[in-house]
Amino acid sequence: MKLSVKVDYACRVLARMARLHGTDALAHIEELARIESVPANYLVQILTELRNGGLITSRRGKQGGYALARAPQDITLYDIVKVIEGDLLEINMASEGQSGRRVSQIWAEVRGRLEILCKDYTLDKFALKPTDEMYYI
Amino acid sequence: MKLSVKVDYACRVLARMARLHGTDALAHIEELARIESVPANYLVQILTELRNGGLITSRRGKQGGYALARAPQDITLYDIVKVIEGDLLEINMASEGQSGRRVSQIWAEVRGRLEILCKDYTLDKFALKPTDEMYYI
DNA sequence: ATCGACTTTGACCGAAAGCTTCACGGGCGC
DNA sequence: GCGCCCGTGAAGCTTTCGGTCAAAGTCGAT
Repeated sequence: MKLSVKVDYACRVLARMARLHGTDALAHIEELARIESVPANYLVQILTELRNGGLITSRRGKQGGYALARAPQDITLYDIVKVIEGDLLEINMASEGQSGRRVSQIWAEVRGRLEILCKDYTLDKFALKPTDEMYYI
Repeated sequence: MKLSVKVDYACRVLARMARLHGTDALAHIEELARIESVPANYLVQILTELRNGGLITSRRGKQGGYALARAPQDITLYDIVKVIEGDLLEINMASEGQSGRRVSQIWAEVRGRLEILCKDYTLDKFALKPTDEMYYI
């Protein structure tokens, strides 16, 4: 159960774009790739998925670029993972074996609680500088 | 971020063994494989890992078999994942790019909360029949 | 002692997923 | 029309995962 690099990239890039929110500046692929250390060619695909997922908007041509589709405080970690990975904690359906159903049920409950947890983390929190003042609630 | 089949198998098998806890019966590989629909040859590896992780004990020879190393209520979902996967929610260290550190920090916090959450699910809960009386807390 | 059942270990392999790169098509502003 | 930047799809490489196989080690029963 490891966090994919793709999600990591997406979070970093969105964090960068969150800082640009409010201004009318657009983010450019090359710039994002350089600042956040993401392979540009890979980033294109990620941005496309984020756009199809409704998290960002794009504009083509000269003076084109990317921007958040809505305010940073309206975009959660849950949204990001949902768009990129499709599912937080994908569970093996089928539920085979004598204990299959019960195990699936428990994991589904864990997923539910994890989703609620992830919805607490909005994108504006990503724009802040790292602190060690963060504790578990 | 999908739950591996391996963890699923481990949970199912441990659930089965939890039901045997208290009796002096031992679980056998072929029996476990059949009842929980896990490939026997694969199950061998999983049981070995669980034993090395201290969750179960084994006894060789005729009338050998496997049993839980401690009471079901002392084995949590967290323990299982830790032994099998090594880490709940493995995070990409390195923290590259301008937002890398901050993103890593947030995910680390999510992991911490997820760990706490998983420690609530003990193995004795796995032995119960599936119910729909379970709600999120 | 020896036989047989079971565990233990390690090597191996095919398939799938993940990460990355390349090449080319398409819209927008000047 | 030209340059710039986004858009799309496909192909390659690497790693992980799920599963198999073979051979050796261990112990209990007889």
